[in-house]
Parts: sequence; C-alpha cells; structure tokens
Amino acid sequence: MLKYQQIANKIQKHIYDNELPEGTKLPTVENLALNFNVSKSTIVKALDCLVSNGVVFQVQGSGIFVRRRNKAGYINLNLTTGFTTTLKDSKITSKVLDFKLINPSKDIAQLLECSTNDFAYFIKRIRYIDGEIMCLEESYYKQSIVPYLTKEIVDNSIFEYLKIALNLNLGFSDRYLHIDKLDKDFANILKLNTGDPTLKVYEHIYLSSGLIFNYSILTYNYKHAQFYLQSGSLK
Amino acid sequence: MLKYQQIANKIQKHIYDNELPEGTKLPTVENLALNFNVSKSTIVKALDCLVSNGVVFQVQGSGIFVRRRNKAGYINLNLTTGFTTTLKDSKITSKVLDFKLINPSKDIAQLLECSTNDFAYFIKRIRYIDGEIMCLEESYYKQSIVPYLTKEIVDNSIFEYLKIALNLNLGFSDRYLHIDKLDKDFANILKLNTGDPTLKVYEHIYLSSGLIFNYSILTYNYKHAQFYLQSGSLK
DNA sequence: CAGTGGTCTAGACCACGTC
DNA sequence: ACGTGGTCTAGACCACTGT
Repeated sequence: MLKYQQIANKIQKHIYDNELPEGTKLPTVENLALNFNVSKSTIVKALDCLVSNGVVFQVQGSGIFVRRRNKAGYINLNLTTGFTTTLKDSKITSKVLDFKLINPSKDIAQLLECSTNDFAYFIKRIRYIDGEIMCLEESYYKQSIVPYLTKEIVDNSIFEYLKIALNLNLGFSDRYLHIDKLDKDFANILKLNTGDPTLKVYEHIYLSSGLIFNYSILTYNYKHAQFYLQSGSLK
Repeated sequence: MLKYQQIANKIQKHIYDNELPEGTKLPTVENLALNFNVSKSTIVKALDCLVSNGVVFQVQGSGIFVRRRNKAGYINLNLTTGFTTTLKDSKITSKVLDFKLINPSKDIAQLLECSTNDFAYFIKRIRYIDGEIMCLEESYYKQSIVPYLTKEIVDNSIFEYLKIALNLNLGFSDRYLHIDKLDKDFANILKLNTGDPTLKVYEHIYLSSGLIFNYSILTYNYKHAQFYLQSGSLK
C-alpha cells in the first residue's frame, strides 16, 4: 500500500482507538514526518486524506486537531475516501428479492451507455441497517464489464469481487437525490404506508477507466435512514 | 491568489466556456506544466481540486478527461470546493421572515457551544430557486463571532461579509439529513400540505480556526429541491 | 519573533495503458 | 517500449498564530 495511505490509516486508527476527544492537538507536521520517517510532503498528503474524510482539521500557524466524531447510526454520504479503512458503527445486511440477466429498457440502456441488445444484470434487494429496513436497492450492472455474477457474490461485496476477481477499480460517482412520496408497491416492500415520505437516490458508478458499469435506484425508509455529510476546507 | 487555484479556475473556465463534451481529453500533466510555466506538482494539485469538484477524471497511464456536466436545476450538496468560482445555473434569492438577537435556548446553546446567557442572531428566511420556494432556513449565528449583523447583510451574502468585513474564513461543516413529514406550520410556509414529504438538513458550520459560528435548520420543499452529489477517486 | 501549516520547485522513480 | 499519471523526496520560502 502507498505510504501516505498507510500513514493516514495509522493516524486515524490512533485517534479512534484512543478515543481522542474533539479538539485534541496532534503532533506537528514536522514531528509526524520524523516519527514516520518520511518527507514532509508525504505527511501533508496523508493529512489531506484525513481532512477530506472529516477526521481532523488543520489551522495554519497553529496545529492539527481532532474533529468531532459523527453520530452513530447515520449513513455516510461522503464517498470520497482516498484511503481504505472505514470504521463501521452500523451493520449492513441484505436480502435479495430478484436477480436476473436482462436486456435493458431504452431508459436504462441510455443511462448505462449501451444498447438495448446488450445484457445487464438486474438485482433487487432490501438492505438492512442494524436489522431494520434501510432501503430498497434496484441495481443494474453492465455485463460487458461484469461478465459473471451470482446471488452469492451479490450477497457478499460486489465491489470486493470487482477488485479482486476482475482486477477492476472504482473510479467516481454521480448521485441525484429526490424527495418523494412512496407509491403502494414500494410502501409494501419497506413496510410503510402509501404516501409516506422517502428519499430516492439515483446512483451512477464509474470505473477508474471512466466507463460506467452500474446504475442503481435506492429508495430509503425514512424511519431508519438518516445521513451525514462532512466537508473539509470550504474556502 | 494561489497558483494552483488560478490554474484550476482557468482549466475549469476553459472546459465550460468551450462546452467541451464528456470524455474530451485534456493536455498531459507535462504539457500543462509547460503551458502554465509551473512545476508538475502544482498542476497535480490544481487537478486534485478539479477531480474533487467532479470537473475531470484522471486515468493513470492514459490521460485527463472531462467529466459529465451536471443537470441544471439540481442543488450541489458537495461543499468541498478548494477553489473559488462556482458557476451557478440557478438563481437563489430569499425573503427574510424574522430577524432578531436572542438568548439561545438550552438546545441551541449546546449546539453553538456557548451558554444560554450569550447572544445569538436568529434569522428565518425563505429561499427561492429560480423564483420557486426552495426551503425555509432557520439560522443561528453566535454574536461572539459575528458581533454586528443586519437584515441587509443577510439579504446579500453573510459569508462574503464574514470574509471581507470581519476577515474570518470558513473552515468546514457537518450536515445531518433526515427525511420527514411536514407539520402544519411548515407546510403553510412552504405552500405545501400537512404530511407532505420533506428533507430536513441540520447544518453546523465552523470557521477555519475550528470555532463553530452557525447552526441552521433547512426544511426543503420536495417539489422544487433536488440535489446532486459527486465524488472523485473512490479507491 | 518563534512555531507551524501551506505552497512551490526540480527531479527521481514507480505503475498503469496503449500500441 | 513508450507515454502518461502517481508517489515521494529535500529543501526553499510564504502566511498565519500565538507569545
């Protein structure tokens, strides 16, 4: 693994393992560079990761400080990681409702930037957070990129499978959020009432090569889905 | 202004002014460094900004490419700017409903990390997007940080005022999102019906020094508020 | 004025893609 | 094999904080 990622992980682990409170001052950049035996720039890059992940904040001329820890039970909407370890306070599980290989509809084909003659895996599953219904996920994977997929792979981590078995890396994502009322079918699945509020997230996920490989529609249960969103450096 | 910010702005302006389509290849890092007459590292930093703003994506060994432009009318939930110019496709206006200096309630005092004997400005206003009701904003500003505030300053940009008049810089933010049903009072203000869906955003904004200075509750009109969220480098 | 974070440079070397 | 983006270094200098 890269040096700056290793260092970012170690610093984060140190903060969380020791439960350092908000505002705790960390060693100076210079000292971190000495401690980890790397150049100043490598420390700066590691800290950039931690800043954009909301773990610390930096004050020029003053120091590096621990930022507030987020409330447990909230879903992180920031996906801009830059380093691997993400502590999970909540357990996510899922139940597959449908799994098939299809020809995409005209709309889906356009979103997946392919033809209606191409194939795509369609997966519909309920996702649970700490045992409670979090959302319904309807997901399309382009078969030209993910040639072989099973219910079992879906049940574990699709993204791990991509990385390890297919040697493909995630790149970036676009997400669109709408607030809406649930119709009867969705309400039934989420065990809510028709007309109840929901958040719909339309998610486009791209490989690091820039090719889109997944389009998903997430319909959240408003009683069990709450979110947080952090930003570093607003400038 | 900093070199890397200037360069990021110029590249972004070039892309948007010329309406370069998705996938357009930009010059290599080496050539950009030659063109702008700066070192490679400065270009890399400028590109980091553009990547985290969703303007371009980079493919190792291949090149730098323009990313899809976002749908107009959507509200950007990414606040992780890093550079100044943000093109606005939509016009935001507002109407102040209430403006006063108060002693914060126990809850608000705790959120603002101050005492109930301290003072805070309370501002309640409707925000419009392209003339339509976007949300109700209820905002608290700590007087110890913002000693003097008027309706006029609020009507323009509070953040510009902070920066120019008070020489204070924004630092970072925490936001919590809940989906909920509107109660009667909020429904009236937003010209919706009781029980209609809404997104509530609880926003904590900090100065670059790490002090909190603002807490806001945003109640969105589901008919006129849609959002997007981009991420660069998922890794 | 000392301490500390932020910017910028020039250059070496590595990792991935393309041909 | 070559082109291109990514990492890492050592060091100079700048900008802000706090004493």
